[in-house]
Amino acid sequence: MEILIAEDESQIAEPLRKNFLEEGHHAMVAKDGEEALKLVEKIEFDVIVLDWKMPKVSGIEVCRRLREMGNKTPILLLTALSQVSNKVEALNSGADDYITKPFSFEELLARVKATKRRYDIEKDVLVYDDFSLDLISRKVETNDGKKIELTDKEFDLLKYFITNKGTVINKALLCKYVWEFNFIPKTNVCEATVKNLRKKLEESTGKKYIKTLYGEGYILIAD
Amino acid sequence: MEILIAEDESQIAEPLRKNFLEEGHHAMVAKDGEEALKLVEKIEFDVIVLDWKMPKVSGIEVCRRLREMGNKTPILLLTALSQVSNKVEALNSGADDYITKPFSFEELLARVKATKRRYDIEKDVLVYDDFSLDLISRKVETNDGKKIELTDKEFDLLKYFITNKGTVINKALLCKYVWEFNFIPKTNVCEATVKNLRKKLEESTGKKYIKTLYGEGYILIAD
DNA sequence: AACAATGATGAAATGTGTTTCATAATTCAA
DNA sequence: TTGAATTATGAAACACATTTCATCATTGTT
Repeated sequence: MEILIAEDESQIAEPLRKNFLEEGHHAMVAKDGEEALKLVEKIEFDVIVLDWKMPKVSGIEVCRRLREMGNKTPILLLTALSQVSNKVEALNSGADDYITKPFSFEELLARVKATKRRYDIEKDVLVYDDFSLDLISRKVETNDGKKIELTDKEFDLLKYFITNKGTVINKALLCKYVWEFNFIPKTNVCEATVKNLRKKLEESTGKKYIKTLYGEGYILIAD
Repeated sequence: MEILIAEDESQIAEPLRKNFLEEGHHAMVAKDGEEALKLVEKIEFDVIVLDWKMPKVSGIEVCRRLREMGNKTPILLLTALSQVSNKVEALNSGADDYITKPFSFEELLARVKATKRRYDIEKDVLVYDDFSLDLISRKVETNDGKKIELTDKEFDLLKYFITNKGTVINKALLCKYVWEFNFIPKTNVCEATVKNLRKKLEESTGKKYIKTLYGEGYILIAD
C-alpha cells in the first residue's frame, strides 16, 4: 500500500514510516497540512493518516478540503485526546476512522487495513490494468480518461472477465453468468460478443487482453 | 431511525433509549446477545448498538454472526476499556465503529448518524416504498419479490426520481441527468418514457407514484 | 499431412429499445 | 367558457444491440 503520514513530530512520524516499510508498505511523511495537500495532488495514496494538530493546515481541515474536492481516499485521523467533541468533529469532517494517542503501531496498522478493506469492498468501480468500469453508470474508460463505448452485453462480459481475471472461463460459465442461459447455445453468440469486445479493447488500449485456450475457454490476462 | 440497543445493564440502556426517543428515533433494548440476534431476524434496524460484554452471546460474537449471515446493518460496538487489542478485534469483527465507555449521548448519537450516513451513501440498492432497484444488476423488484422489467431508460429515469424523491423535477433536469442532453428536445421523449414507466409501476404495485405538476415538472410521491 | 473439432469473422437478419409523430386530453388563465 | 399551453397516449418509425449464418482460420490429433 501507498500510505501518506501527515505528522509534524518526526519522532512519531519516522518510526511509523519505518514500521510500515517493514510490513511491506510504502509510507511518505508530510510535515504539515499544506505539504500533505500538495502530495495528494501528485500521488494517489491508498490510505491517508492525518495528525489533528499540525502547522499551517490542521488535519481535520485537510480532511474537509479533500472531501470537498471529491477525493475519497480513506482517511484516518490521529487525535491527541479522546474528547467527545473531537471525536464527533472527526466523524463529521469526512474521516473514515480516528485513533487516539498514544497508540501502538499494531493498532494503527489494523485500522489502516480495516479502513482500506471497507473501502475496497464498497467500491463500485472495477479497475483492471489500463482501464476501469464504473458499475453504476456502466461506463468504461482507459486510465488516461478516454471513453470506451461498450454495449450492454459487452459490458457484462468484460465485468465477468475482470471479476474472474486470471482464471480460465469456459463457455458454460459465460452462458450462465453473462447470458443467464443454463445451456450452451447451438449458435455462437459468445464467440461473436467476445470478438466485438476484443476489438474495442484493442482499439482503445492497444493490448490483447482476452486469450483463448483451445478447447478450454477464455482467460483475461494483461501482459 | 429504528435502533437496536443490546446492553445488559438497564441503567445504561434505558436512558439511551429515552434519549433516542426524544431525538425522534425509535430504539429497542435487548438484554443479551441471544435476544439481540432474535430481534434482528424479525425487525430491520437502521443501526445496531452492541455492548461488548453481555450474557450468553457477547457483542462481538453477535457482530461476527450477523456478518456471516450476510446482514449488513451498520454496527456500533461499546467497549469498556480502550485497550489496543479490543479496538483491533472490534474492527476485524465487521463492526463499523466503536466507542469506549464512558461516553455522552451526544457522542453516541453523532456516531450513529455518521455510521448510518456512510452506509446510505455506499449502498448500491435503492429502496423506495413498495419496490427496490439494484444499481449493479439493474434489476427492479417489488418488496414481495415480484420482478419489474424496465428498459434502460426507464431504469435511469426511476433511479433519478428516487434519488430526488419528494422534490419537483422539471424537464431540463430530466434531460440533463437521464438523457445527458443540455437542451430540451423538440420532441416528447421524456413524456413518452414517463408514460411507459408509470404504466409498469402501476401494473406491478397498483400505485400511482409519479405525479405531474402542470407547468412545473414531475414529482415522485408515495401516498 | 490430413482431418475433425473448435474458434474467429463479416455481414445479414432479427429483435428490442428508443424516439418521433399526430392526436387527444388536461390544465390554467383571461 | 374559451383558448393557448402543456401533458398524455398509441402506433409507427427508427436506431441500435443482439443473434444468426455461412465461411474461413486455427488447433490438436492420428
